[in-house]
Amino acid sequence: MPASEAVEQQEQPWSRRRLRSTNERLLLDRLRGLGAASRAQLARETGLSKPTVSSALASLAAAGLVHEVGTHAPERGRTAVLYAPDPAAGYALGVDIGRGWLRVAVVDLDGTVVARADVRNRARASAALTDLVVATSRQVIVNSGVDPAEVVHGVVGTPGVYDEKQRRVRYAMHLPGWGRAGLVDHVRTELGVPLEVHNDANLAALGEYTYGVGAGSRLFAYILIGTGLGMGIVGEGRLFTGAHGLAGEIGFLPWHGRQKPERLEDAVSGVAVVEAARQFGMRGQLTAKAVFDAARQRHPAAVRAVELEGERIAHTVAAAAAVLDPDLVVLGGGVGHSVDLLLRPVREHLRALTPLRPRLAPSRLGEDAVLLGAVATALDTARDLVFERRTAGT
Amino acid sequence: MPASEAVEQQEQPWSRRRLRSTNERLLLDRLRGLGAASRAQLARETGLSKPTVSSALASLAAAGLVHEVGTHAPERGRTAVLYAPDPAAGYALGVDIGRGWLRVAVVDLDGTVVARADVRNRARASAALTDLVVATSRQVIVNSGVDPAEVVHGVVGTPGVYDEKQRRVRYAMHLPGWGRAGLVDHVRTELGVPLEVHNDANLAALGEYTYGVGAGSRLFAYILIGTGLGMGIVGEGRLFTGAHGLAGEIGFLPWHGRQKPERLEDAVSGVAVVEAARQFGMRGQLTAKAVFDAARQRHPAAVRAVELEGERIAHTVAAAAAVLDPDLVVLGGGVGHSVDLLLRPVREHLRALTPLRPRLAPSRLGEDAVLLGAVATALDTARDLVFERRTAGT
DNA sequence: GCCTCTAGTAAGGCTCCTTAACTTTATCGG
DNA sequence: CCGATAAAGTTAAGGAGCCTTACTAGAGGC
Repeated sequence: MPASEAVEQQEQPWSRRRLRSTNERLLLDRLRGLGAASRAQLARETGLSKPTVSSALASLAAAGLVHEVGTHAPERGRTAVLYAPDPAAGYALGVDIGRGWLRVAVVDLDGTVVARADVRNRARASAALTDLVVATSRQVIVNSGVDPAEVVHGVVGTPGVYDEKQRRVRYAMHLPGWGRAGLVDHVRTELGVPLEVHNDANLAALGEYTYGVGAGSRLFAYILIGTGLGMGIVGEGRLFTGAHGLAGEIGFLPWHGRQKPERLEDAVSGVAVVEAARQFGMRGQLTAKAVFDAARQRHPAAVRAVELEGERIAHTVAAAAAVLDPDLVVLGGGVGHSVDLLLRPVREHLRALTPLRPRLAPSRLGEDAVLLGAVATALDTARDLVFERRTAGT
Repeated sequence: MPASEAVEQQEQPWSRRRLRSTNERLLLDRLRGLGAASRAQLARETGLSKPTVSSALASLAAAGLVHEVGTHAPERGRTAVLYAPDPAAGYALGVDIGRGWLRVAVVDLDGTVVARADVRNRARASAALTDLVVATSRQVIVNSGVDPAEVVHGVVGTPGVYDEKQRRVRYAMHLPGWGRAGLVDHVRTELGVPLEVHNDANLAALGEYTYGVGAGSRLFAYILIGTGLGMGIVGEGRLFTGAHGLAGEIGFLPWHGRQKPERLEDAVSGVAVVEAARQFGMRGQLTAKAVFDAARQRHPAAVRAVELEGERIAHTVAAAAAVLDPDLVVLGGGVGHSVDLLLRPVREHLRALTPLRPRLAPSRLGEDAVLLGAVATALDTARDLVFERRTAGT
């Protein structure tokens, strides 16, 4: 999925202007990594000369992208003036449209959340849902106290896959009406913010990579177990989306169930846990959460249902491990706080299934993974945008 | 797996020297894509000015990387002098160490094969194998008439995975002795050529991408069915190797066989076809090739064995499709000329297994896929090396 | 023969980087 | 308190590489 058009790289020749720009970018990125640094320090680390660093940093400061942020007294010698990126040079919007909850956050360029809202999603029609998304986002932007024009980019997470050509979300079975064409365009124009749409599992994976347990992994898979089943794959910090953006749609993995071959998604999702528990003899109004709670109390049928769920997930992990060779697999999603119950059975079944055993970990971000992933993705683009427009004038 | 150390990018600052270098590289790459072009044409296409193109091209010519190659008379106006990369500026070596055959080729920078040898691999011990590889490679280089010092890089394809730290090939069960430490180092020093070692399925995938049916694919998987079972994954022209170089080791996919869960590799490899045929009632000295030949003659047991093999491969493809979302899956390997027999059953079973059905195609390169992949990979590095040493002086 | 169109060269200027020397400001040791 | 030392940062000079403009060279068309 291409980013906003504004960032699109036109294949410029390598003129001097581009050289300058590249060096400024180098300094800005280094500064983000370091938090704050003096000009002399930057010169040492980048290999650029001190005068060059001074002048480039002056340009960046004039454009409002960096600012003085304090001083540092070295062992001896003159005190250094420290520079840091200005977090207020732009803002990004993250939205997580889930079946149960709608979550919205505005972050500054440092990635600090300046405003956030979590509201129940009771919308059962497309109009209601888009209205809710627009209203909540507007409200969050207002609450943040940020000039709406400074929110330069947004990312929306949703089940399914966004089809650029048909301008609609596909395969989002659990959000009634959300598959209609033009809905995203409607939200975009209403908010006046450039929007990208990404799969929720993919964003959760990016969130877990940026802020969570996936940090530093060379290649990891995030398995989102909830109303649906999805997997996000992150390699070297970038999302792996496949040829049509369907990579990680492990709901389609072949799975030989007890009776007949069926879709894996039907066997692993939350509904399946309930169904299994009922088959094993549980009675009453059941939800996935109820089954996990019962298992925690050692209710025999619930324990068996959880065990079965673990076996199914192990199958998924084994397939992903053989094909992808990740160094880490993260379990997360609506099963959320129940992941601890699943880890042991998954590990056990995995031992029987395959000699490849990637590290297995529960999500650190829990329910926030998708939102934080959306925010991290939006931030990436927002930083580019803010840097690009630096010359163009406001 | 990192390339040769010489190519390693030290994070240089963006000085003017680097700018010059980048522009020369830009021109050289463009020239490779075009085959031959005039300076005016290059100026138009790259956006660089005519004087810049002229001077950069003069440097490249002085370094022996490009040369005049003819003239072109436009509709009207002065005839243009055409420049093209000099294929003789360096050479690359490709080696395919298979269980049955050892193949070696030397190519020039255009990718044209200047010498090649295919010899039976009867070695059954590590010393014999390394000797064979060294002797054959030397012979091919001699036959090519190329100064050995001009062979700047080589790539070796083998089953298994090369472990940089332990300096040995792992998981190469079908090559006796080949797993010993230091063997590759021995070959490297004997030949005096920098060598990389890659998995054969991975190289076959790259070969099929560069010269075969995978050309232009955004993401495709090459399934190598032979003595073993492997898969190579190529996305956007680059190999996808996973966190430890084990991506595509689909031999480890969980597979519920008729009796018990077993390793998929045992169920899909050539041996398995023979075994299945025997179970279905075939008698005598059987090889995989014999079974396929019999199936072509409509021998019932052989047909059923092929059918079963098709089902197993379909399972593999379905798993890869759900996890990776490729737009193309290529079947190739030792089953080689029998792929046509497998396509139909694979397609049929796939229909039952998953709604995701990537395009399925037989290998175009056949037995040459690994060698050509090795050559293509070596070429990539060789071009870099030749370009890098341009300034350093011979 | 002149015009036009394309390829290529020459000269001058601009941008931006580097080196080197210098200034400023701090600590340290007497 | 004062010079030595060290680090941060500035100023000045020089140079590398690119672009623009203006030119020459060669090949048809009218």
